[in-house]
Amino acid sequence: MRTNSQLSLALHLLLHMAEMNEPVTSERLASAMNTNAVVIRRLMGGLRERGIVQSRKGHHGGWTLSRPLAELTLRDVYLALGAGPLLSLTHRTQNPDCLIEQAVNETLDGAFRDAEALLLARFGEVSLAALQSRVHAATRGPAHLCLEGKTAP
Amino acid sequence: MRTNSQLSLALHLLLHMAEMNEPVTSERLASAMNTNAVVIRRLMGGLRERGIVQSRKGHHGGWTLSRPLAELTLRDVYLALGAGPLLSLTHRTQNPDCLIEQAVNETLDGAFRDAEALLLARFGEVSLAALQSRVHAATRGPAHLCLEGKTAP
DNA sequence: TCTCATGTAACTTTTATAGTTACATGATTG
DNA sequence: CAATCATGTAACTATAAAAGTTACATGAGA
Repeated sequence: MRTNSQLSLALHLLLHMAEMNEPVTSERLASAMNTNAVVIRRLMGGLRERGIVQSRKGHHGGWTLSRPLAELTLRDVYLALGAGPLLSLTHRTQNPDCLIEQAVNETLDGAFRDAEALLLARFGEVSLAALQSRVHAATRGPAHLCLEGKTAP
Repeated sequence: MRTNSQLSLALHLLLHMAEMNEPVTSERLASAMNTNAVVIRRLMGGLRERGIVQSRKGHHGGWTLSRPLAELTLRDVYLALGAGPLLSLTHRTQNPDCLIEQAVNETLDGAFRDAEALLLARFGEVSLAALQSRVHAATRGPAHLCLEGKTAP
């Protein structure tokens, strides 16, 4: 299931990839993020299924964005990562016949659904390009990259 | 940290306690909820600190509500259980110097805060008495209790 | 055909939560 | 006052989910 840190990680990766003009390997991304290449592949695999990124094998292979950042919102990424901690209410189902438990769970479900709907609406309004330009404005140029200092391709 | 199932459990317990006219022991509550007495005590301890319930030791001791359900909202219970899965964004802090990571985290924090604010507002409008009467309406009388069939005091 | 990189299964490590045991403390009752 | 009951809490174990690791099959280029 998606965790919030996965969402943060995915956005971080996508924004870094946008600064590159060639495919980036899982290995490089992993070392930049202080994690493992398989973790990157698992995460990116989900994004690929939703048409957000592409992968290529072999020499000069790696990951590339399949759309410009301007056509990608936080909502797209959030949804691509699957049902999250909001929707996953994980409420008790110990006594499913108990009317009290039913009423409690229905009420909580409704409120959490509303909150998630608001979250999605907010996310839908933020394109990754907006995030990127925010970073560029702060640096007056290309962002500081975690990839810097890592082994070049 | 609070999980959503803890919130569900706490509400479940409070509504059941409201049907009783005497203190209920952790032992009885635990057996009704198919869990352990210490788990109940840990949960209720937090609620006591926020003035929601009271405890009494010794003979005929146990837990009682310290206010009527009409003066208790879901918001009160939610807050009493401490910072939750929404606020606890648990975002990456692997590369705290990276401008991209900073921008991503700030943006996510803002959106999650908004969602939690909505959730709290919704919760603030629902008193436990409203939940209780909803249950009573369904049964045309006192609710089916998980406590039923458990050892009487 | 050799090398590089993804794709994936299977396993281990880590971490958070729930559950358990044990015992000290305080309140009530006889 | 003493026996009993119930909370309060520390310390430990068990369980489950997530992250990380290893190993190897597959496919693409050079």
